[in-house]
Amino acid sequence: MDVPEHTIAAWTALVSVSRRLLEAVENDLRIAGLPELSWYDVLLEIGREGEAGIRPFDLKDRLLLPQYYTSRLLSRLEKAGAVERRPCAGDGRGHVVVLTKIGRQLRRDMWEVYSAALMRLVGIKLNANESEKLSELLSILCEPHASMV
Amino acid sequence: MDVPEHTIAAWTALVSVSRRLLEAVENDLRIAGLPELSWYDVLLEIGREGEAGIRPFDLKDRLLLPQYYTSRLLSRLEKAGAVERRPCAGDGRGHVVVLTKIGRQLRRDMWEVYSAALMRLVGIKLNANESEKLSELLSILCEPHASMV
DNA sequence: TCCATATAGATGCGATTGCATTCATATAGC
DNA sequence: GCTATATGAATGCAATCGCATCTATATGGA
Repeated sequence: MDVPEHTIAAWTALVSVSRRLLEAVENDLRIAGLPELSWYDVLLEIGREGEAGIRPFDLKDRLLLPQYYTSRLLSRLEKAGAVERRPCAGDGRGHVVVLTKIGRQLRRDMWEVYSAALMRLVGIKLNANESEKLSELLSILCEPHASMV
Repeated sequence: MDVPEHTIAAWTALVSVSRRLLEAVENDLRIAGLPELSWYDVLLEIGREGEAGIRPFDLKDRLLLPQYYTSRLLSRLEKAGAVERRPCAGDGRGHVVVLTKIGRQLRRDMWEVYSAALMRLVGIKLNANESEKLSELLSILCEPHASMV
């Protein structure tokens, strides 16, 4: 298959830049003695539901994570005291996950480092127009392509 | 730290789109019974040096991979018969890695699947202008930021 | 009611990752 | 030549990933 130069260039840039930035963020978190980035999204998503909590299968659907990954990440969060698994009224198979005080604090601590990294790596480099243009171009890549009916 | 909306949007799009596309490519490779994407870059880079081969530390520098990762990936490639490690004339500490016939074939097989995925996921979605604009915006994120002298 | 199937979630196991360390050879300074 | 340090590369070990499977409860149909 013949792939045009500009496509390869865009793909390469996309993969390498996202990797580099992610590594930089993870590095900042590690230096600050904080857990890896994936914890943040989960803490945030769980926190959104407040006292009601969230079902693990909902969490995995929202964050597009594999089921086994979600299950084990929750175990680690639980072990760290950041979340609580409570039996689920109405469905004996599953449970509900709620953020603890420790979890809320951890989310705040992570955001301090995370947001600073975001500003340094993206915020001060792209102005509003550029950021929006980037978002727009990237969103095109998510659209399902026209089928060949 | 206060991060503007457009920065968060661009960052989120960058991370989620690159992840989604990478997963799609990896999935195609797996379905075709081929190894993971990281093998391709290494096979390509080694192949570039032809019979002369390449030193592992050069390989890691070019692909920005951790040393331990490179070492073990090469072991796996060797086990698969795709590369050969040869003693290095002039430096007894290291060696030189050369692509085998099997390795060259594997690279071709992977490219067939990889390139098709690239076209489907990127090639037919962004025209030349859009691809170039995307590359340009992403490249800004690589530039070292102005220091505050 | 009873069975077949579907869904929520956990887990065994082998492979991979990441950190730190180790081993071996090179190189510099004396 | 000899020691101290630097560099190339491998590896021990604990943690994590990915796949497939397993357990338990729910749900639909005969």
